[in-house]
Amino acid sequence: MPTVNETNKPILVAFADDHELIRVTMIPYLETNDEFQPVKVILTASNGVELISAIKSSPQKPHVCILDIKMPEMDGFSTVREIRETWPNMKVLILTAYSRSTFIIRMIFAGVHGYISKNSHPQTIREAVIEVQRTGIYCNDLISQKEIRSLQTHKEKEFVPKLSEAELELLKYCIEDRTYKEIAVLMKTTAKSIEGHRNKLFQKLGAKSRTGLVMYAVVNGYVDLEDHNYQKLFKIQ
Amino acid sequence: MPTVNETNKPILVAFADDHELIRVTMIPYLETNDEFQPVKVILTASNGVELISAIKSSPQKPHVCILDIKMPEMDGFSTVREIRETWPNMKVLILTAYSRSTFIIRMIFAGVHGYISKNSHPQTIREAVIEVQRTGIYCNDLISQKEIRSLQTHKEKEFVPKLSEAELELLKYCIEDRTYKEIAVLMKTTAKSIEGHRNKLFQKLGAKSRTGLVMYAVVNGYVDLEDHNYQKLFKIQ
DNA sequence: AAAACAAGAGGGATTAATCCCCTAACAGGA
DNA sequence: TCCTGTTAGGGGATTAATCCCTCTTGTTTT
Repeated sequence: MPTVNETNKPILVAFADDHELIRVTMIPYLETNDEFQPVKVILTASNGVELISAIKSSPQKPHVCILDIKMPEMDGFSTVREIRETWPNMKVLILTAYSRSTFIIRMIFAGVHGYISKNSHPQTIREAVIEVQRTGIYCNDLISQKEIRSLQTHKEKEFVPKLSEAELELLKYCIEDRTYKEIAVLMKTTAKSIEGHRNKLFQKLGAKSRTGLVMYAVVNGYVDLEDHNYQKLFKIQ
Repeated sequence: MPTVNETNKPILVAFADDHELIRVTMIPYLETNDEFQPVKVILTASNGVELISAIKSSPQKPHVCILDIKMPEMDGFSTVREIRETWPNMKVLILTAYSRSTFIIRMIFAGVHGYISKNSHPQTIREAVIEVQRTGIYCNDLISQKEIRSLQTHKEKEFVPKLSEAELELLKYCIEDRTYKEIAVLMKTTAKSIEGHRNKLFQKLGAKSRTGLVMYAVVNGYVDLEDHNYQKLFKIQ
């Protein structure tokens, strides 16, 4: 299955991360030549959408993509899916600060070949690139083969509830300091319908109260804590 | 006021970040010798507590400390305060992925000399080190001199509400999917007292409902989204 | 075509959350 | 000492949140 590279031909890497600091400083470590297997970074991008269009317009296709999970557009998940569908032989490595099991599981279902923490030595990432290109998978303490096998016998929706459009919209409104009556107006519907969707969310997400919904939304990346207007809670300026 | 280093004597830097990737890859960029002013990283640590004990046991003291904001113990804030009190001439630069104004403001009040986003080029951080050692302050789009001056005419508590022990404890329980009655049992008090503290929190934080309290706790780093047991919301395993 | 299912909405009941007013204890300042 | 403020509570009222049951109207399954 995996496209094995001939030794001494470089593994071509594409690298997406929203922090320029990481993008720039990582390259020399990935391209270190202390082994017989060279690695070359042929393109970088600051998010998944950029990465995909860069790959599309590049005559040279990368063998391995390294990407971060950028919140909250879930770029990571949809980017992985798109890469796996468009270029089935391309390998995908996730390099991120998030170690939440929910993200790891969703990434496995999206089809990644490895998941690495930013709390690793840069050399480890280089090794992961080589390993994933050689064997088609990179395992570590975050993703072990056992876990992957146990996940493959299940369906994604057992782990990752599929939310309807209305449920998703309500979930996003739930984090705002408003009553359901107010949210109903914003969603152009009645408080009773909101109740229905909320009950469905309770059931699907295993929450008992609105607090549970809010924390679900936050923990699973439906909220961008960096640019959300919750900063208005401070009366700055 | 600032201790100016003689040219060609290296600026000594201590560097704390919870990701090994950043620690390792940054060093060569900080130590680049493309200018007349050399910079030398004399110690690194993975969090603020480690950093301070490393400085204490080091015969050579750094001129500049670079640190991340590690959540949720607020290490960043207390680390900065401790450094500023123990070594008043030492400069402190924050290097972080968080650009929330609440964090920036709290860091200014804690006494930092500069605040840099991880979405900067590594060369910028080297420049910031040199600038902060030369002038005592590093300004950019996140911290401008105008903002600092406007902040200096105010008191911290106008921006950053001071919470009592009970209020802080309640705030942390608020993010859990429990009723106030249950929280009262956990806090070994009555539901009526909880009500009192909650009302005080509403007033201090400008929230209208528990949802507002939950979001305040999340946005301001009272919750560690990485290791909190809110992952139990998934029925994994 | 019948059955099962999902989304949207209402009625009515119960519990939790929020609000307002009030007291006692206690600490710190003028 | 008196005043003031804070903390921890209680009583009782109101509104919001949650629950349970029903009833459409489509859609999907069988």
